[in-house]
Amino acid sequence: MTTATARRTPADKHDERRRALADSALRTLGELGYARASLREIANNSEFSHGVVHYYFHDKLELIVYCVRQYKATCVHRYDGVVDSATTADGLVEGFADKLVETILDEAPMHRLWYDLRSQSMFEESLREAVLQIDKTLEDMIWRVISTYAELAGRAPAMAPSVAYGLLDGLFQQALLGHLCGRKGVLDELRTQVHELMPVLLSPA
Amino acid sequence: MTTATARRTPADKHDERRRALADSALRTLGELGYARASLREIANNSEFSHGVVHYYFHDKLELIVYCVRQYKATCVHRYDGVVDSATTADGLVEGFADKLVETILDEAPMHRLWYDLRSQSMFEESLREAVLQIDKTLEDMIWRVISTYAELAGRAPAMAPSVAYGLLDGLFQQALLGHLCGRKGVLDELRTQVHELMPVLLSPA
DNA sequence: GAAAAGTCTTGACGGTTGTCAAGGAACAGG
DNA sequence: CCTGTTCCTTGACAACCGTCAAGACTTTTC
Repeated sequence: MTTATARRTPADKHDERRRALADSALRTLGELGYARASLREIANNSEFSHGVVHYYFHDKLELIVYCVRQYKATCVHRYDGVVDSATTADGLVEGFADKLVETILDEAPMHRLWYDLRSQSMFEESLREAVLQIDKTLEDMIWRVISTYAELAGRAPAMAPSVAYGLLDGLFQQALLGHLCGRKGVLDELRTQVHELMPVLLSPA
Repeated sequence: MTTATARRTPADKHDERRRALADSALRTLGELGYARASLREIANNSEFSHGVVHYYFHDKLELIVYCVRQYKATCVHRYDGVVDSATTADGLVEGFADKLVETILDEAPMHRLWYDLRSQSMFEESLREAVLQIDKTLEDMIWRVISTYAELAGRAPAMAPSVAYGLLDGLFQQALLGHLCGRKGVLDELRTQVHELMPVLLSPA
């Protein structure tokens, strides 16, 4: 009773609840951003009351970091399907670009939350460890695309993983902001930009 | 007396005071970020009291936007000297990369404030107009570098201004975050990254 | 079915925030 | 010197914040 030996609900329920709470929190965090999303507002948009947060999380910051970690864990394999099913270099670029556009359309609030948090980590040191860690997994995700793209094209990548990630992230961020500002055609632009950029990331050989 | 006809202090003093207040505000904004910089804290780190803000600015938001606009106005010509004095393509790249590194070293707080504000504009619609406008001037600034670089190299730019800006901004942001996290060598990496990237921005001709 | 453990709600606390009104200080013109 | 204008400080306001303790409700255990 004190420890855990039951079927599957000794402390798993605890984790399950944390996940559910984090899922609710992610919705309002994506809507309001890190600074303006209060624990009360987060709780209001969920099935819980505002006090329950401190039962499952020690801190507001622990909740936030848990939330973003959880989101990143689900989205870090977004392009795996594209990578695995691609048979030609051009086909991979096509699928990759389409997926980039699709995720801006479908999950813009989550992406702006990520950029919000990363910016905030430039001020708040306690966020940096989680941010750097997540950034690394995103870089790896991108590199999986780039390296198999290079393989399919029979060429070698011309840049380090972090550089490739930095370049694509810049374009992605620009497109996200444009999309949120209601600029028409910004997603199509992103698509063509990616098509132009990808060949440049490989050695000319 | 009602209108302005005196030497230079009818309403100029007003603007002068606004500028001074904004300068003070920029310091604490760069230190704490948009969300955590309260008007009281801003006033504490200045020669004024906290109530004076509403004498010169209608809103906290008006102050912030005024501040960032003022900063952007001074820094948008950062690379003009490099551009004007460059005689070779390689020399221009050298000076440009050095200047990028230098500004991260010297003005990291201002840069993170800018990225903070741009992220915030993804949530707060009232910030978007100013952010998009500043973004455009930065794009123009970068394009002045790229186009004279292309001229000196006797080649044509291979990408639209917004794309070139997006790519470089991605690298810059990455380097800024790394620098703030205390990562050694991240600025040297940025320098070499820029040296690698610049030729790619031009058509192979 | 009683007791114990776990789960969640409610309400309150100290503190901070943006905003603004009231009034003093500095300065102008007469 | 008086008076009106401009400039700035002080203090207060209502609202909101994160946090936590007290207790009610639910579930599990014996």
